[in-house]
Amino acid sequence: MPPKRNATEDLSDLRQRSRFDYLAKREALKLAELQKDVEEDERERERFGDQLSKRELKEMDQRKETLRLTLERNQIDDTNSGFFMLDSTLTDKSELLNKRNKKENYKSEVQLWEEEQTSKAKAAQGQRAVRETEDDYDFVFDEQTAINFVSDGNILDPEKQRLQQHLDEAEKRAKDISDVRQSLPIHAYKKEILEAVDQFQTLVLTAETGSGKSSQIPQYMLEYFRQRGEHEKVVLCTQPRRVAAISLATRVAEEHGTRLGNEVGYTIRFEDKTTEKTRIKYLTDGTLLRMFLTQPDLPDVGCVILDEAHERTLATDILMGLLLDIVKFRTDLKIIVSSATLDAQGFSKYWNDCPVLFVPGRTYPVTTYFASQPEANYLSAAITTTWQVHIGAQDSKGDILVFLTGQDEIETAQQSIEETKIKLGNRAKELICLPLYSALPPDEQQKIFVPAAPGVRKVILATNIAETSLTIDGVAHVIDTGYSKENLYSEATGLDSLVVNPVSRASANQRAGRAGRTGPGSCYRLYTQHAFMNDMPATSLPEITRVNLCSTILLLKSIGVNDLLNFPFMTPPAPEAIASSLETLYCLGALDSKGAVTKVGRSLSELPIEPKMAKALLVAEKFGSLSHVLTIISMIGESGALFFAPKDKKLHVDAAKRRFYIKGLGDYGSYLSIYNQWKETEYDGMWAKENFLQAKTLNRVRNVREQLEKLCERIGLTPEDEGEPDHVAIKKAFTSGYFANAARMSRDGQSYRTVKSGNQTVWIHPSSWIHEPTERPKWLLYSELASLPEFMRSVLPIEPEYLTELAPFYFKDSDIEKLGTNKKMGKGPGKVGVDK
DNA sequence: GAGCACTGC
Repeated sequence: MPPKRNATEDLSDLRQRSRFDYLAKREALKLAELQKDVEEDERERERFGDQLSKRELKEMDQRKETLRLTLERNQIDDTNSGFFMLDSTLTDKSELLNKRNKKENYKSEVQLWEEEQTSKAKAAQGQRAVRETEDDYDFVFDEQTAINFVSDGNILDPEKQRLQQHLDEAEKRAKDISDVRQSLPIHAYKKEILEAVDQFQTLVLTAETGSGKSSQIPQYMLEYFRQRGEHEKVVLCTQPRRVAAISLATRVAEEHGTRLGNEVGYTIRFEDKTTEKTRIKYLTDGTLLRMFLTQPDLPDVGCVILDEAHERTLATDILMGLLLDIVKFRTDLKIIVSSATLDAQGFSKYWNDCPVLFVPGRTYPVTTYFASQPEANYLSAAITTTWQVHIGAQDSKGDILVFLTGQDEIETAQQSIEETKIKLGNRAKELICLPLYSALPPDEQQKIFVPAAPGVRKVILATNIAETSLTIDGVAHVIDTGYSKENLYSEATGLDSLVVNPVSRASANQRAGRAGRTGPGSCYRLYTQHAFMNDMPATSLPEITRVNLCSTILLLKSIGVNDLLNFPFMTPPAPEAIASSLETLYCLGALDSKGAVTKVGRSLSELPIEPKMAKALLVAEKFGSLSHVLTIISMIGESGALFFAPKDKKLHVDAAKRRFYIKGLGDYGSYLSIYNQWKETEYDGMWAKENFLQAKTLNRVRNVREQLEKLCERIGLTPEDEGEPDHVAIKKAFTSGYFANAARMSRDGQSYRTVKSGNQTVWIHPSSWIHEPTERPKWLLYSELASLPEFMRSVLPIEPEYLTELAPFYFKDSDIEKLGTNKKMGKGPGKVGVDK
């Protein structure tokens, strides 16, 4: 027996091993996974035997047979070489070698990759292993497996043990489910809730976190309908986020003892796990909104639960307005609005003073501390507090979660903490500092879930992603700076700006609550109690007041809501915002002069993208460039997270970016070239990594593109055979959608002036491919304008004639001429006119 | 020549 070593040693050892070991290990893990699958198959067969289809049974048998053969072959290999290695491993190995030998910095890349696998290994512990099929080199194993492997090279036995343990846990869980369900705080209120539901059509339910409302209420409602003999009624439960819909559906299906997709299912953008048998359906709010296009009266639906309504997402707000109308004639339809306590009265008032039910939650107490005086610099205050908590609470366990506003701040804070750590040396206990924001690649994000070694404390520096989207267990201390970045859209200028703003009291409480998930905790607020009560709003502005409403208005009009001014918005958007959206839709040809939806508008509303993008697609087909424009549009949407650029890799990233430059189409051309090259490598994750592109983003682009292509076909657009992109056709297609986003170079050759939109001075964003002075075109279109300063992102050079040709409602020849000749550049800020 | 929080169809 080799001497027992600790995890850190083993992992560093692991890092240094050759890739051959990894390949062997990967084989072993494939095998282990197969074994696990087969065991799961068997359990599934036992539990759901009668519900399984023939195809599923056949697949299960196939897996079982593959496992048997593999085990047999392993035995032979094992006796010959003392090490199991399959034929496929050898092929993989030579492939990998060929691939790697082409690369210059061959060694460092392998190391990089190995390090990443190690971190993944750590991350996979306690998490269900997810496997990316696109990435051939991607595999997941847990720390336990890794350690055992390094210690004695024997993977099968510990793996078997782990499987057995897994199995035992599952069995125990099944036994516990009914106990757990009954121990949830909400169970005590079941009778009251059902009585209220019976008596009233709508109900506001305020339940604190940990009460079990999202998983239990739909089940109670199903029981309610069953007792009344209404077996066909469906219960819908909306969620603002996809992950929530998936995990809730999975859990409830398990509680219910059915397979996911049978009685309990979920629907999200790219996935529909429901059948005609489904009675409890979790879906994202946006999905339900889109459903109104095809079935506006919600047939078969017995109850709609609007979960997390206090978040006031755009989709939930619109849904409330639509449902408020439906309940008038569908008197059998029950509505349950679930919200945080703070907003309950507002919701009740909106729903005609309906009753409010309160259910307490089950979280641990969190002690909150306020700053005694205002902090001038919240960033340095956050760092100081982190150290105070770490050193002051030496003996107490629990990680620290710090809320900051953005990537930049997080990187600065991380650097400072690392430096102080070195200075302090042994005088403080060990601390690991982990960043967390959404642009961080997924495997980096996973690191935050790895429990720290005994005696080591984790400090997680996070944006507000940790407020609702990601839950980290083991956090006992929250440090709240009281700020976050918010997107503000101004109708007047058409500018989006991302500004640092104080968070609302509701968010602050949500942040504090993150300290009390696994035990009592504390929250250190870096602002005074006075500021909390007086300077911070109770809740943040609902999304509907902050965004461009074009697609929402087109959707409403397509559903048949014509009178927008009398639509029962819980918070009405500014009339100017509605007016300017109507104007844009009219210019796009989506609405006629009476404000009715045109044939074009109907097509545009079918596509889940901004109307101006959809218009570009429509026109692109006429010019025979649909498939290229499809690619570009899918890329624009995700362009923000294409490259992953940590500060120290900046030069490499820039070099990689330059390789994708195509003359003539600006950034759009590079998007095409990136996507097409990735496609040529058969969507290879390794290729993406070599070019500093994020595989996650590219996969999303591919998903979006595929969905859009299908929808295009549904509305009668056929993509052409892909050939070389026709530059003129592409430019014209985009001009007909993005005409309002045109800009012309100023005399200085540096800045630009927007043609309409208030005629402001704008610049090409430095991250653009045509930012270099020599590459700058005279005229261009931008797809996004950010302030301050006003940078145009994603730009496309065009010819000025296209504007008058393709948007005659919007531009007169004189507009263009004026800009071309007059030094003073038009009329200055003013009304964006529509020519009559 | 500078930097983007977070969702969703």
